[in-house]
Amino acid sequence: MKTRSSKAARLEDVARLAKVSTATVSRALTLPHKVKARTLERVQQAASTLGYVAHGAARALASRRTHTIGAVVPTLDNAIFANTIQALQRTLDAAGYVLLLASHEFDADIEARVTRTLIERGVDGLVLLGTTHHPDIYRMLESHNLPYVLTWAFDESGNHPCVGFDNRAAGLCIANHLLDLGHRRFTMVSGITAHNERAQERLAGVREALAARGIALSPDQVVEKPYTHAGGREGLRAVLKSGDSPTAIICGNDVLAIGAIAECHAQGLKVPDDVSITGFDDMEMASLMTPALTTVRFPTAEMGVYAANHLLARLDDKAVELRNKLPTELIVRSS
Amino acid sequence: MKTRSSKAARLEDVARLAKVSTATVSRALTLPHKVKARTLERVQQAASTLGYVAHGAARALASRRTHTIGAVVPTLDNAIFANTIQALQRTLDAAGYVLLLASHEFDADIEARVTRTLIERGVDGLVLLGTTHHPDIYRMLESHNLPYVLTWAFDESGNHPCVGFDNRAAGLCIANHLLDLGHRRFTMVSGITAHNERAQERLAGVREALAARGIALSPDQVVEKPYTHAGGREGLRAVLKSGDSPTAIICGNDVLAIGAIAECHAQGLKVPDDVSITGFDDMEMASLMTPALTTVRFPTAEMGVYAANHLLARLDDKAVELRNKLPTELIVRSS
DNA sequence: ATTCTTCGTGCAAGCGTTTACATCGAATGG
DNA sequence: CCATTCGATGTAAACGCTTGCACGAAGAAT
Repeated sequence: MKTRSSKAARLEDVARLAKVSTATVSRALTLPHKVKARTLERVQQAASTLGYVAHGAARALASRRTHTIGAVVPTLDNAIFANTIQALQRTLDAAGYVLLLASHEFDADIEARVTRTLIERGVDGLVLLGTTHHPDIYRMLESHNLPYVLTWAFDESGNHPCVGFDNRAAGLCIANHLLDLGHRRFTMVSGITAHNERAQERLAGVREALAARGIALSPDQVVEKPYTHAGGREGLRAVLKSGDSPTAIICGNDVLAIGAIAECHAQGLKVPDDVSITGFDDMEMASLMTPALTTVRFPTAEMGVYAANHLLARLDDKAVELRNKLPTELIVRSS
Repeated sequence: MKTRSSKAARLEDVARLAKVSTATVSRALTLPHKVKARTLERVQQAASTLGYVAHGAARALASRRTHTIGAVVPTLDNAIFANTIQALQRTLDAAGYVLLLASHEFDADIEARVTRTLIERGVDGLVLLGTTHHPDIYRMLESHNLPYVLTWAFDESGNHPCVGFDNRAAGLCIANHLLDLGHRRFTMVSGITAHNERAQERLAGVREALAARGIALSPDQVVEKPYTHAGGREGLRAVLKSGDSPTAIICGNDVLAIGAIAECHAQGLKVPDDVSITGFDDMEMASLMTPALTTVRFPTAEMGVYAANHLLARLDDKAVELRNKLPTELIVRSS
């Protein structure tokens, strides 16, 4: 029941108590098979009675490894990226790595800033979302020789390791589905397309599908809103105000779609009787809604797993394929 | 356009280029007012041309500060704690601190483990959720002399700094509301109460309110499920199977309630005509549902702000109040 | 027995910063 | 004009750990 002198135990304290050198303690704690069983036991005993917790900074400084992977995502506000992050984190955790998370609220400068702080913190690798990024980011990645991987989009240029899917194809797919259902009057409530190739591609895919049937989207048939529930509601109000009454509203993701449906209810519009609404993503909530949401499922969790494994492999100096394009799937429900 | 020799620039490199000592560079970068304007400029110029990024571990080792706050939450799976985390993170960010996040999926051992890794990583302070924690956790906090604060629950014992609200009062409140509406047959779909005083207290509050009107909850009128949508659905099925048909189902949080409502729809039950359903939390989705969810609003964001400010103040050696109990509010909607 | 490995351990040199202390020139006051 | 103070900078000692290298003991091979 000794009243310890307030300071936390260091490696040296453990070494003294276990009657070995600090080197041995260090090895015992990180490479247990490198020390004799008897010594190992003594060290563990000592560490535990002292309540020893390693000093990560010192360890990182000496070993040049932090066992940390950073991820920079647009937002943590809603569930959009939750699956990917969750999968990423689980996979890394299983390999003894920790995930360091940062968000930038769709602001390119903030993204550069937080990416820098992640690098400062010494992440061993980085997961980025999308393909368009501040040049400083690519510059820092290069000068630090940092392994990284892009997700949620497929980099056609082939310059970057990535795991993603075809956003344009997803747009095509949902638009064709609606066309096949007989819809002819469309509006798209897109996410903000600036600096966001995912949003751009989905819109482009939709346009392409419609164009193939001779339908064009005029500027006021595309409204851009932030990826929030509120955005979806505003989007729907904007559509109503514009006068032309589409039979189908293609939303840029499920969050927008959920907001739009809520606003429909508020306005007394029946979905899908008065208007059909679709999303992208197939987040869990999509199937729980009434009406259940028709959407395109993205391989969110798979991307997280793949991104993690990709980085882990590279940190282990194993060969890995540079790019991976995963499939999407149309989920037809009742909206 | 020099092809740098792969290694990242260090303080020394910047110093050489700016023709000053490393000490001056260090000061220029962290305490700009301590150096002459001309020198400062030279240093910044040099740092920028070299693309210098500070080595956080070295910095942390030397300064014994990481400017990092850790938070350990039960889960990141859904939006339950999202508001609190978001608020926490914003407030810390504004003060130049970074949030390090970890989750334990409601497992006490994992919680101890991840808490340890946060401490290893040198967090300057820690945010914990709830009052019941592994003894090792409190032990480590103490031996490292680490500032911390508990959230989402109010520690009546007065032993720990905390910011929370009265979960029992919330339970009382919603139950009384339903009683006033004339309900007499209840079932509670609670979260898992083991090691979770928040869930326990809510249940206790409900029991207390019912008891005051002479109603008791038999064991099969309380079903415990994980805080997931699936849990809510299962909970509702369990209720139906049990035979007694309550007129009101009190769910342990909004996630359970949303799942339960979805299952009602699937089973052809009308909410609230056939059965009333309530939640706790008032997450955003609650107001977007059809029917909109009756629930108790928790001060989620406020807790995050308070927790952050509490820790920041202590790290600044300022005096702070130890505990803070925030109000909850009954939100009556249509479910 | 002698030599060659192998294994377990200790020694000590970093890892890239921060920061107390020393230094030195210039500004201030008497 | 000298003494004093002050502000800007440099010097060098930590910070707590990892790891290459050296060393002795013990087992394997000859």
